[in-house]
Amino acid sequence: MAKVLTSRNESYAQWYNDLVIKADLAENSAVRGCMVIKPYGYAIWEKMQRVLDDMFKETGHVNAYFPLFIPKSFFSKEADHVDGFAKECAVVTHYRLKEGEDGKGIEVDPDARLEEEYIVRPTSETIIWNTYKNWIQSYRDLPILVNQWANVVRWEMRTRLFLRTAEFLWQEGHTAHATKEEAITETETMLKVYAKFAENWMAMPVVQGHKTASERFAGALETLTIEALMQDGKALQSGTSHFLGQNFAKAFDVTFANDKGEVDYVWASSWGVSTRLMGALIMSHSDDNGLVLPPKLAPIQVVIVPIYRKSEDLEKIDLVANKIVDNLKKRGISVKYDNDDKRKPGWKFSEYELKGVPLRFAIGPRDLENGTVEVARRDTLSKEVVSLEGIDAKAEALLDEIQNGIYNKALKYREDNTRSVDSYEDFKRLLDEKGGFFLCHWDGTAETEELIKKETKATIRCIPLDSPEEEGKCMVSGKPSKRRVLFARSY
RNA sequence: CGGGGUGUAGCACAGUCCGGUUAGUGUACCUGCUUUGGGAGCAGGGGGUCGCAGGUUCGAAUCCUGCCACCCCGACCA
Repeated sequence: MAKVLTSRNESYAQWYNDLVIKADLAENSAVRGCMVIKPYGYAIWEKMQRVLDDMFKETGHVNAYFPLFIPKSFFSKEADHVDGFAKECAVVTHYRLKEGEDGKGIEVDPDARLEEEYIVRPTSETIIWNTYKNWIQSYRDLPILVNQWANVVRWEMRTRLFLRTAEFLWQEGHTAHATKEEAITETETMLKVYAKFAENWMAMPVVQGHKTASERFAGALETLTIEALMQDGKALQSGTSHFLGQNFAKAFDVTFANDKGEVDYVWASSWGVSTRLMGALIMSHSDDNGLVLPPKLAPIQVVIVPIYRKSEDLEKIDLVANKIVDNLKKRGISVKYDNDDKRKPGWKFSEYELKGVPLRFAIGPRDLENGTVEVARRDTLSKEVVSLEGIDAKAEALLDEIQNGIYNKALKYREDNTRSVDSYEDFKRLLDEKGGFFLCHWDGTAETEELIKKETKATIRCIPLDSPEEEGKCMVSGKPSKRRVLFARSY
């Protein structure tokens, strides 16, 4: 087969970029740092959205929509928040254009300067809490469990398709609660939702945990995260859920009367996942032949390719294939019968492999004669000839098998590349040699964390929720530590 | 913002040092015939403000000046 992708060994970054473009997921646009998500890539994102949206609704949330623009003054109301985002904000300063002085082109009308500039939202806490102020008077108005599907803009210096773009799509949940405990429970609940989605749908194992103080969301008291390990040994933060305490309520003066008649500030959480999940999905399973998609998120789960010489042969194959299509659809399997005469079978095989279609059926003259179908699996690249009889049930079983198979493969990779290390020397050496996750003791100080980051580029991805208590010594300072934390280099 | 690099057909690139036929190759595209169980073969064809603006010259993709854009490495990145 003609090689269309740079191999992962040669350059993982180049492989990733090639794959995103060749599989028709996305491409760079005329706008610096902003991508065009192409129909095939968007179809995957839509599947993710649908599943997540259902999960949000099941946990009691409703959708709403808030403005793209945020008055500049809102931003400075929460000190940490403005510090965190100030350096990457796009700002709207004018509201009108006019014809250029020289009669050519068009320019910003200097007379149309806004009195107060608007920030294009990098996240919506401020505009939402300013709004919640008007919604909340009493504990009877709580909780508010709202989610928004939106685009946000963060003017990143260096961007990569899906992983870090100047504009990206996401959902952001913003909840308001009467008690601290309830807000914390919400934060934890949504982290579990993300973890479940990642593992059961994306087939991507994740480590759940707390961020350290220096890695927290700007304005949060606690940030929970799911961290996944990519094939090149780097970590990818795949979703976060924040306990915001009363910070935003205080900043926007959102108070309520509790059931005892006392006035208190409202407790908050916020949580989000973005199109970055597309990057996570790609890097978790794909290979040098292209994308490998988990069946549950694949826009096309089964593709059928006819092999024929004459149009009479194709007509016979059409009959068989259309019957398979009907039967698969009855089982809720999405199927495409590609009898496009303009492309040849070999081309189609490569194309669907590149696009990660989990199952491919090929039907040719031999199969017509024998009542068989050639079934090819994308995950293992194996092929077998099976009886046409019961092919739909077989497909359903195989899709399940692939879903589980790629999860287990990713889990095994993560287990093989997660190391408990006690000496800083070993840590540095193994980080360079192998990468991956490292479970190490840390003294809990920001200074040590910063030192390690400076010397190795590795950061504390999280303090895992399931990390057992264990007496140990910090691998750098030697000071006592009660549990291991998760280190990795990350995207 | 610092360091390095690149702009030539949809895409990938050669040609630039050392100025000179009609600007070339691969791929993609179009037509025809033969093909079709792993990205087919042959033949023919279309497609170019050589990043932009000036300058030098009989003559500029090539030399000079200015500008612009993009990429890589750093800095930045809840």
